[in-house]
Amino acid sequence: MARRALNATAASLLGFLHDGPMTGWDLVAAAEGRIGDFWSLTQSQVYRELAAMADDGLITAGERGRRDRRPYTLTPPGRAAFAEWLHQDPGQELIRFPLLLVVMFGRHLPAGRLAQILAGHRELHADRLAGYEATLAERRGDGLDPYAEATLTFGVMYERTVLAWFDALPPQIRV
Amino acid sequence: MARRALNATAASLLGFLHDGPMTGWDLVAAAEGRIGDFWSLTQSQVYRELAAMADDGLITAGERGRRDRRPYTLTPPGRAAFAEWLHQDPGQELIRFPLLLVVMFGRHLPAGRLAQILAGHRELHADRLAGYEATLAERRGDGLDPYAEATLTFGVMYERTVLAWFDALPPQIRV
DNA sequence: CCGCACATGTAAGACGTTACATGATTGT
DNA sequence: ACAATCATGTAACGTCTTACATGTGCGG
Repeated sequence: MARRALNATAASLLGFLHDGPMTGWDLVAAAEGRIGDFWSLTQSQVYRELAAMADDGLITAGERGRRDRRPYTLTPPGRAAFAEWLHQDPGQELIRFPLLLVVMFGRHLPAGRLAQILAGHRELHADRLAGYEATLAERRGDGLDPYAEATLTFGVMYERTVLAWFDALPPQIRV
Repeated sequence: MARRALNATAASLLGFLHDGPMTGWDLVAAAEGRIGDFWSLTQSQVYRELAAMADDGLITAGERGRRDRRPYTLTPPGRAAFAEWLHQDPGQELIRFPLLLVVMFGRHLPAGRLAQILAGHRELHADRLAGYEATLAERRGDGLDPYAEATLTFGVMYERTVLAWFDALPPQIRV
């Protein structure tokens, strides 16, 4: 029951639980779909945080349903903890971009290899951009609230920038 | 001496050591200055990785100098391990952007508070952009190799995009 | 001679990843 | 009957953060 400060991952789960009781499985899917593009988490973490939060009284585990589904419900203390977390100034973003490390040390790579790596990643980002744009086109109109739309827009703008960066690389690096 | 696979942090240290022996302190400064914008690490990690790599024979610790400075030197196996790491396809970038979480759950915040948070972060990013641009202007010309310049350019483009995103947010969110 | 920056390191705990174990239900 | 997917959970390990402990040498 001793309350430790919420981490962002746990807080996000509480955020989703504002829409009603959900199981760990559902939360994993929700997180992946709705915040996965800028906040990674794993199934393992979700079950751990849920157990910890149930322990702290922020949520309560319901009866197991079919297939052992166990819904968690937000409690008033959970609501309060979420509100407190949300009010804090969010920290800076953390970016860990291995490709940029490789670029930085690119002079240690034989000619062509860096270009090859860059080409592969460019394609990957092009695919992600296409995915975001499709989602945006599809969901704008029906149930996409402006907050979710803002985060999606960030994804679109980010991926476009990454592509523009690839395309603006000097020939020395691109070849 | 048992060789485990290099992680990106350790590999980066080896990368820096290609330019000559350096101490942990120097490496922390080098990492912060040269890759810190897209690969975070702490002093604590650096000393740990150095100890582990010395153990594995990838680097050798030199004599302690004044103020206990202890230079580490790259060994041939270290060079090989670095080359091997660099050849792999780098993984995807990891972005953890707490501000976007707050935006996503923005409907749970009272009017004005989100705008306030956004304004603070916008300023922060404007400062970072100014810093990158100053560095680029200052160092372009003298000893800035195209690889380092490419990573800096990424920083500039990224920050500009973030600013553009702030400025394109719909009024419902910005107020 | 005193304060600050330099410099190395340890400890403890939080967080994250990967792999595995187990079983239920659905659809074919 | 069988495979695929749903669903929960544990174990082990790796990584990251924060704080602390300890001492050195430079500059005023």
